[in-house]
Amino acid sequence: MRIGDLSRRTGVSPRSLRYYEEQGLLLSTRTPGGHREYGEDAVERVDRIQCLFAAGLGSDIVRELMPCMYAQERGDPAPDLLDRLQEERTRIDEAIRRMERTREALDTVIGSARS
Amino acid sequence: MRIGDLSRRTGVSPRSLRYYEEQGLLLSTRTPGGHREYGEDAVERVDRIQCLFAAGLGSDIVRELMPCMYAQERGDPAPDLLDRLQEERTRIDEAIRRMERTREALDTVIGSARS
DNA sequence: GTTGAACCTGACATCAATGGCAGATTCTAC
DNA sequence: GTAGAATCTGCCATTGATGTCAGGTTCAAC
Repeated sequence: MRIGDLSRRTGVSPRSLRYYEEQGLLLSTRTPGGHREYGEDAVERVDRIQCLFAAGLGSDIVRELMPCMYAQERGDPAPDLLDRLQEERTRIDEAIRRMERTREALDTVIGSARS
Repeated sequence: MRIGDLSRRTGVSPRSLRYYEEQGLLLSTRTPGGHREYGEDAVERVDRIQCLFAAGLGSDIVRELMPCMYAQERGDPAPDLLDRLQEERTRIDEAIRRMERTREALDTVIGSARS
């Protein structure tokens, strides 16, 4: 599948897909002419990348993390990566709680106006 | 209370507190010499602002929203603000779900390494 | 008053993902 | 082979909250 197809199927711009590759997050083979070619699994990978970005992780940690999320790639997380993942997990946890409280606050405002 | 005290009590830098004021999110009185003076309620306001920022809301909407979160200020949300709040609520909802899934994925990686 | 800490304004830098453009090349279908 | 769509690389811009620095003023305590 070419970059345009992957873009349509993931909702992620070609520009970003190239950026993911540049950052070492997403691989592609190339046609003889140099165009990127993706396998079916790329769709899921892109989705994962987006989720991790949305959770506030940066390219660096995503790059190390991705191989660990696919059994066949057998990336065992290095010990210091594990530490950082723990930190991120804690941060995400707190972010979720914060957003839940914020959502409640929004609901209060929205609800009080519906009267 | 002065800006340094507010900064220490909220964990938000003086730079950001001034930015909040510049954006119309946080009021202050001034001493005769021009130094900012805050009331006790500023602590909670700053915390709210931080939560809203953390949830992905921007200055513009926070500015309109803040008055609606304090009963005594009797800001009734304008109808079109209400629409945007609904959108934000939906977005936050999805963001939370996404982060929960991401958290699970992290747990899987972390857990599988603890073996 | 004097001194040192705290504060003021204003300007410029940063970060990270993404957008956009230009000019050149490749692919696909006829 | 040719036309038009898609893709390539490379570069610069954007966004929005925050960091940082400089030069000057105010505050609080002695």
